[in-house]
Amino acid sequence: MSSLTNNELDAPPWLRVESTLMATARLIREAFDSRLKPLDLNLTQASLLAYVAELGATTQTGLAEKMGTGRAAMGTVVDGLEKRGLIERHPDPDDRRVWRIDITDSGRELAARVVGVDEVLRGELRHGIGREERQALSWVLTRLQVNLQSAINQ
Amino acid sequence: MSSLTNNELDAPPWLRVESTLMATARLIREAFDSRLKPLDLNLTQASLLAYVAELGATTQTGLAEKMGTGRAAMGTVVDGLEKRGLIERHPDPDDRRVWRIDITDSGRELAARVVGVDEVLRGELRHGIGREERQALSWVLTRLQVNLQSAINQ
DNA sequence: AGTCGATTGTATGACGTCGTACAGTAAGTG
DNA sequence: CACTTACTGTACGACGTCATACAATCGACT
Repeated sequence: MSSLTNNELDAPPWLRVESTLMATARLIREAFDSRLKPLDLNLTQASLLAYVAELGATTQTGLAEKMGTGRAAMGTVVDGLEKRGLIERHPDPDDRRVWRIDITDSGRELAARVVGVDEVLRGELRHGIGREERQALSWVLTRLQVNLQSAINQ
Repeated sequence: MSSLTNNELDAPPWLRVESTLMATARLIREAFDSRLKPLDLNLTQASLLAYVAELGATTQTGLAEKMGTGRAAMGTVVDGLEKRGLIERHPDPDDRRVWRIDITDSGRELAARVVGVDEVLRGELRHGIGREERQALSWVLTRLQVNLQSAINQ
């Protein structure tokens, strides 16, 4: 409680919780990037690799929607991982527009290490935060997303 | 576009809360940007303007630290707002390295409208989220930031 | 068959931010 | 005083993401 009021004191009245949230998001990206650096991956690439490892062959648009990014950006990320031989583009027999993104053996191996890094880091991030607090966080965030969506669509 | 919210359901086990948080941060930026568009400002510029309006003359480094961005990026934002006559750079009599960023009359006028937009939007964002839930969110975020920091410094 | 709207992936240009390096200045130390 | 260290703001290049426009393709409808 005291750290909250601390935050409340020196922050201006606008953008208070929201700016805290965005700062936290920045730190998340920074922390994951630093831990993934030994694997020569950033958070976006690692997420993509993990998604492909889990879901199997998928289209780029599907991946983009899952990860909340645009199709164009997704294309460049796929390019990079494909050049490194971690994933492959296979033509879809039923739809000649799309590529089916699939993981290679070396990609699968790297994905396993990504999962390891992820588990370790998320364990550290849980320090001092109880299970119900994490659930509450998740609930509020989801609710906030709903409100944000309706604020945007209008 | 409509559903980043069923993220929770079909998301793989990695990056779950974290990716929700980052998606929320993206939406926050998107929502504020869309509401600020009539003022021809984005969230970064509006925050800077509001900070300057509240805190008075400050150095760019101080602003950068408050807003969690780098000094170089801050310089370009200041450039833009200065060109539009919303803020001014005054030399500091005691330190010839620094600029004291101060707000102009038209800047103050625009800052007031920014505050209005902010209040309206944040009111909408509170729908269905109680006060203690917001406080809990803030607390968990702050705690998370601490963990993230120590994860990064190491 | 043919046509039209919708969708996929890509190319392109733009934007915002970052990291690094740098010159100018300040503050502390001998 | 000289010298060193620390700090401020800027210039520059790089990266990641976005929006738009586009060709290729699909699906539905006539």
